[in-house]
Amino acid sequence: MSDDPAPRSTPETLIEAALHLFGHRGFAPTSTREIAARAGTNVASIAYHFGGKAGLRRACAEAVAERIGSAIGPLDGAGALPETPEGAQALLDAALRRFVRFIVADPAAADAVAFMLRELTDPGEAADVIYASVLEPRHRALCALWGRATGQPAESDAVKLAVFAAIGQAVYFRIAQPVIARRLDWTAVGPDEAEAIAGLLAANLSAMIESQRR
Amino acid sequence: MSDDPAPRSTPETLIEAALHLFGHRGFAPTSTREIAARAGTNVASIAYHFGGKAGLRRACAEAVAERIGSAIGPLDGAGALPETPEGAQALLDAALRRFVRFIVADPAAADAVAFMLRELTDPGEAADVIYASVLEPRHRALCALWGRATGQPAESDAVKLAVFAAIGQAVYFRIAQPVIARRLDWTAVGPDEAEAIAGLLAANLSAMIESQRR
DNA sequence: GTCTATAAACAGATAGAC
DNA sequence: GTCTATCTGTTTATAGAC
Repeated sequence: MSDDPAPRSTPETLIEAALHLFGHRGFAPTSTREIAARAGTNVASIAYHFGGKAGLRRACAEAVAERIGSAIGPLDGAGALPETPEGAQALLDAALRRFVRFIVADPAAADAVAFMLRELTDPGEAADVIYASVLEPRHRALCALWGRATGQPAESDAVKLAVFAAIGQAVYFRIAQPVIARRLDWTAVGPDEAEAIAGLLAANLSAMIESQRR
Repeated sequence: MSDDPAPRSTPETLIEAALHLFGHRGFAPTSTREIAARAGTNVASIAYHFGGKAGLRRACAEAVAERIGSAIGPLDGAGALPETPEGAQALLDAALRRFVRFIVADPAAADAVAFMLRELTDPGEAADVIYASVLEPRHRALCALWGRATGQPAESDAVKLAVFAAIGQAVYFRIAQPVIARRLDWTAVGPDEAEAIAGLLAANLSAMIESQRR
């Protein structure tokens, strides 16, 4: 039963190593030799399993899409939209808090988050995969909740932008983490710091929703 | 009088070209040959004027710090802090609207903004220059205004985070512009779109401030 | 100061043994 | 499926003519 603690296959190990290096340093400046070394294998295995460096990037994007999707949780209110504005607002609040904890401080997801943000910055094939399979459906679900919470049409530009603004706050705390930590004299961003951020953004969320209810 | 429309020096032309390419594609994947070609000069001039590719990056960071600083405008309320919360809030509102227009749609500043955001993502020497000379002083001034507007201590963690959250919304609309444009069916983000974003973020700002006034 | 030509190191991809 | 050794192209930096 306790046979294999971590006997992962070479492709999996390569994706893990590439995710870390691509996310941490970027795609172009990371060499296939570094990736192979980190994965404990040889350079040629990249071409063998993924067809080349670009193929490995694609595989990383797919792995990230899957991982992020399951980490954020199922699509909120996809099936059953709450009937009351208060119910919708409560779901939005929970989703935001979960998202903040995940994106700013989850160590297990750090590599995946870094990779995703880097890919979304300069759009390419990998960004398309992540957008279509994760971002777009989640954003649509959040718009439905937001529309219900504020009484606006779910697919209006105003609602779409408002949801992006709410998400953007959280994403920014990840992207600008070095700057923010420096300004706040934080040595690291752990659970306590994540909770402070989540509390603030949740308060902002309810303030934004309430101001749009008139 | 109308002697020289644009007879800029070779170093200036090189910085201009590098700013565009570094900002648009990133530092590592941009070759010195591309930069020289875009600047209409030769590869060796980069080593001659800046000591190498890394030196050119430093020079870009300094140029960006100067440009962004003057584009955002003078430090708001650095000298005279408004006496009333309403006065401080009005200054914050104006600063945010100016910042949004600048960061999401100003074509003249597009290269500088792209370069800055890219450098801030992975902190290095260039990021330090930009942080110390532009970001930190502006953020401090905004915290003073925020503290006055909400009645909280200006240098408290809560105020610092709140200001970052407000800025973060705007920055996100720039970083995630491809994603957002795709979701909203925008072909480009021009003045009209910038105004829609600025209006939303300004509304969010006042909602956030008011919710913190209790 | 500006250029061409070249050097030295590096990249990704591949051939072929095992 | 995994490895070493090598091929081919490209990178930055530099030497030296003008």
